[in-house]
Amino acid sequence: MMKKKISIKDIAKLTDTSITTVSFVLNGKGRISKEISKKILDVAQKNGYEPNRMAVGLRTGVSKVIGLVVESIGGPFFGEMAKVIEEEAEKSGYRIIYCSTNNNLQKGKDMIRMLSQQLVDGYIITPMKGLEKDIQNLVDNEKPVVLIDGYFPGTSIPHVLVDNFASAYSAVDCFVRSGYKNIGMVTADLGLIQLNDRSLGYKAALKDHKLKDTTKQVLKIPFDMDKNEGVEAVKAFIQKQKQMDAVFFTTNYLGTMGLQAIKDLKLRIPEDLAVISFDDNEVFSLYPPGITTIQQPTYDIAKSAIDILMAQINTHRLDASKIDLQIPSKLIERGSTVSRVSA
Amino acid sequence: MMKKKISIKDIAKLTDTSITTVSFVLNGKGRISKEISKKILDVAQKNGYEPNRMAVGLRTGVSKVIGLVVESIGGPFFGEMAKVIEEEAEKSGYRIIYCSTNNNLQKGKDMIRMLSQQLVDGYIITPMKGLEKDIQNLVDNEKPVVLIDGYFPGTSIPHVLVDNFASAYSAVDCFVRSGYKNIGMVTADLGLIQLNDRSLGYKAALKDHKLKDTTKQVLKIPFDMDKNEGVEAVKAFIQKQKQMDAVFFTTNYLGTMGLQAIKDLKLRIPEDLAVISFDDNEVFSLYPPGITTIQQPTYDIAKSAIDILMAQINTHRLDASKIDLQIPSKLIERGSTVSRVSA
DNA sequence: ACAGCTTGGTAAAACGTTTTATTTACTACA
DNA sequence: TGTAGTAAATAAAACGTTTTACCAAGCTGT
Repeated sequence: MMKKKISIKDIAKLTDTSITTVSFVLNGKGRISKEISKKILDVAQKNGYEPNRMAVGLRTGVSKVIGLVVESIGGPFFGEMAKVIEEEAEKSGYRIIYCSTNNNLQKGKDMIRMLSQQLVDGYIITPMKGLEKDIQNLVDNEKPVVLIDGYFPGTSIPHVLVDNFASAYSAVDCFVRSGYKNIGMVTADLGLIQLNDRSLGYKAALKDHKLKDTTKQVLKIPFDMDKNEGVEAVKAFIQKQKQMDAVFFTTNYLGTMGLQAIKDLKLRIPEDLAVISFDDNEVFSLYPPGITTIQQPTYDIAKSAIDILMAQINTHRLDASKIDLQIPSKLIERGSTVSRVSA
Repeated sequence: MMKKKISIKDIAKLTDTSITTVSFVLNGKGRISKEISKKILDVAQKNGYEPNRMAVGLRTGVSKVIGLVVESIGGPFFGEMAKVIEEEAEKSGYRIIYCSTNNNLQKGKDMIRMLSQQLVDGYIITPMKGLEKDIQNLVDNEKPVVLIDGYFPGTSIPHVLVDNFASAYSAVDCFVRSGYKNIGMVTADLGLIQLNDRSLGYKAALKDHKLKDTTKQVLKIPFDMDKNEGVEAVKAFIQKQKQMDAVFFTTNYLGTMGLQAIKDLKLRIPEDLAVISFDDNEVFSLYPPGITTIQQPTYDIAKSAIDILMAQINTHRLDASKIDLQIPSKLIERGSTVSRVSA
């Protein structure tokens, strides 16, 4: 049954030509007469010839595969991202090999090492603390790399992500516009620059609006806390902050935890507590009365990332080190932030 | 900068040995003395030697990559699946190359063709109508294949999926147990065997419980309908079925559409309409009063799939054609199906 | 002392391509 | 007629590995 794959050599034999000739015809390279070309093309077609990617890869050093290293492919944000990246890459004949790190540093290092065994032509990586060296090493070795969803301050590795600072700022703006004045924040302690930028945006906005100092109104969930513990922590936080009338969750994950906490406490949204969460998703659009969210431009981020990567791959020696793309987000206003005054 | 990757040949030169010797040592194959082994290992280690996967692949015909073809990596079900598969595969030193078809037949065919260019050692595929030939072709060529989330009736390709019939049956059971008697169903028209099996389970349960014929109480959403149209269709359906007191959504996607529809119609769950949806997710656990769902054993499905695939890969000529694994689901009871009598 | 076995090591072929350099056979031109 | 020049085709090397087959040398036992 197993009909052996046909090779370029077989085609040469079948058409009474040489390997070189076949290769030239198939790649449209050398100067081969119409008739021979046609004969070869026909035979190749008829026998369903497909080049052996391994051989091509070995010879040319090009694998036509790009590595995608994300925190976890599960989850709406990265899933959507992966989808777009795959679609766009495919248009250029590239396939995606995907690895998740689950926020495990060692796993991240391993992944990068494995991928660099000459089997990918470029990388799209969501950076995590501790991976700076490994990634910089890639860049130094002239491997095309683009970071998404984060970056390493101080280094110059091209990256594309949402404008976290402005996004958080706009969340506070939205609260203020609707009459909320005691705005708390729940964030996570992952050492991620993007969360830090969100915190800065939040604080800057508070300051600009001359709202009172809120160092007490910030909750940092430790990175190793599980979902249930997190919910409890948020509940405790909300109960302690008596005067707080609005809360900003800096993450998808924290947002749903927050919803659970608020539900458990039987508080009304937004009467008792207004809510905004980062990362839009189905839960937030559906959950009554609708949760206002900061919607990341996933499509744009993914598209830009792959475009930048392809540019690096195609034009050898392109200096992409200055690329710092921070794309604006979209605030989706829903019931969780309706105006306090009219209510 | 770009320090050329070190090869086996370089190591041979550095240690004054032969290529063969180095290869033997690195793979623990031949019989080489302790001292020479140590010397080679040291040099390899020090220079960060990594084998060139392309060369290995070309020589051995083994890529250590498996292809995962799913409908869309976005979405909670496949995302979770992909995660588990990747983790498990990694334990055996395999990487995942991932492709989504977006329910596009041609894309599916292309993907399979591309992957079969000698670059994957095995396939995990979510089947779709029209792909039978291509997949059977893979099997005939002795490529290891496992189907997940569906199967092709009549063919013998190993597959692992949730027990759709029993799951749907148990949903109806749950409704009946809580006193609901007029049970409708919303499903989709994708030509997928799994949806068909769910319909059959639903119908069988109705029959066994001697509930009245419900051919009128089934809504089939056409496959090309977008979300908004779908919501409208469900709304119309609910309004037409005056006497319906419970509805079963055969899909995650349909379930959230249904929730939106019910919300738009300002109906109460479960007082006006009890609800069960296939595929558990965050929306359902959070949405008041909690939606009862059929939770797929994603971990077990993914684990079994990869195990079966590895077994095929490792023991050449294993007959897996008889494998038909249908794993029970778990019914997660929540507020949307509380007992009518006590309410 | 010689056949046979073991132990440690290597040469060389092969995997399927791409590509450089070369050959062969014309054509054109002076 | 001889000299370029060009068009069409090819031989052969190279990419980095695995593996088969072989070799040399040191033992064993008779």
